[in-house]
Amino acid sequence: MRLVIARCSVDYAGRLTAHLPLATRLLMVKADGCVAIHADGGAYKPLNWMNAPNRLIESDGVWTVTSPKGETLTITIEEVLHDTAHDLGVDPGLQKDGVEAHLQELLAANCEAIAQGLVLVRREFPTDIGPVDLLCRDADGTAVAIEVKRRGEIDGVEQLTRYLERLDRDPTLRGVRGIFVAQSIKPQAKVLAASRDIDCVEVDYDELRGIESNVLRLF
Amino acid sequence: MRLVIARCSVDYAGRLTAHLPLATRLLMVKADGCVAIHADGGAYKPLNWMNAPNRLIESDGVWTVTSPKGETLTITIEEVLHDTAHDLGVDPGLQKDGVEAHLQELLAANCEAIAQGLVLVRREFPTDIGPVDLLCRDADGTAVAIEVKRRGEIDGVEQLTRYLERLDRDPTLRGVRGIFVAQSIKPQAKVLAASRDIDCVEVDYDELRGIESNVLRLF
DNA sequence: GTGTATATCTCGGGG
DNA sequence: CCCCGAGGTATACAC
Repeated sequence: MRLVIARCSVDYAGRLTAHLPLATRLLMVKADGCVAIHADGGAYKPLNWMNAPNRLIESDGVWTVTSPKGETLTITIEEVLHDTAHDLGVDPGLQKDGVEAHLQELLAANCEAIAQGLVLVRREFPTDIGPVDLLCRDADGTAVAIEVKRRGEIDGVEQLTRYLERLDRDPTLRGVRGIFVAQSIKPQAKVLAASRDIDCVEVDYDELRGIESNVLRLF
Repeated sequence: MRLVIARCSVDYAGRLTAHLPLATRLLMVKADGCVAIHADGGAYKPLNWMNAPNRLIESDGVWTVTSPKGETLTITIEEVLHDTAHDLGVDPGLQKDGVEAHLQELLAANCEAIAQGLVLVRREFPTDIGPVDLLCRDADGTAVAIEVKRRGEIDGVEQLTRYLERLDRDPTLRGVRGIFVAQSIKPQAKVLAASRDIDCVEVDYDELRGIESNVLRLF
């Protein structure tokens, strides 16, 4: 990884055009060739960047970075204040816990937490436009399609609507109803869900983990 | 901006929990206090990070970063290979051109470029599930809702469909039709739009700017 | 490769 | 402050 602190101006032309006036910034070049230009603030997103793969040509105070898609990043350097390089090696990578997949696992194992009498038929039940998160049957034997999200927004309601439309064409599932499950659901998503007769259920991740560990403790 | 290259392991607990095994990485601390941990690849996104505002406590090879929301980032440092700091000053910021907002402005000023006889009623016309980009009337006085995108994909058609459903409930807008406008529209989006009686129009950004500058030149 | 869904999305605007 | 929409979204995964 090469780290350069320099007074520079930057121009990007590609999916849009953008310009950065002259100022002092960090230029970060990673081992895979990607380039990022950081200011001294503003979270982790750089002001400008170019992903790998690309070609970096450095000549006479001007860096020209070109991507195969025809994007160009031009860095005009007035003054270099710092320039070092370090070999970091390959990173073992990030281990995550608490993303949507885990929420789905917990709910699959504890359907009752969504609605009483619910019994799991299958996780990732396939349709011709993609898999439904959970397919269940309620106490009456009616099919129930469930879309799980960490945060319930309008897109998730659209997604579930598309699945319901497909599932309802299957004679064995006819009359299928939908439940939108998330840790929290936005007002707009609730309005849209209501207008489509989709129920909304908000669940607590930590509480679900509690149920899970209680179940395990019984054995 | 402080740049540290170090062998470290990292733990994050907050919106999810995550762990990074021991390896050599870049630790970047910006003037606003935000912290990012970068590997030597993988585009511009850091492996782990903590936004400002936060509190960073450094003691005995362990950095503890705490946010007001109760998130914690713990960096355990085995060995420091590099540690420098630079004052970058405030960045003048990025100037962008060619985003959706500009396209919408140009189209608002030149509705005729979308369809002959179209007259603008309002930009960002509000509905209870969000604002429609452009509301117009055609030559017959029929209401026309227009969704503008840089790239026309299936999501945009869904969005316009939702608005049309809402607008049609308003007696003064009943019979409203939809037009999906973008610089380019994906085949799938065109198919979906057609099945919902939504017209598709592809426009050229540079050409629109040309019209705009011609209009200005008349004065 | 395109298409689809997720993200500690980030970022900016409006109420 | 939250809600909402856009993004050069990036990233992973299925087809």
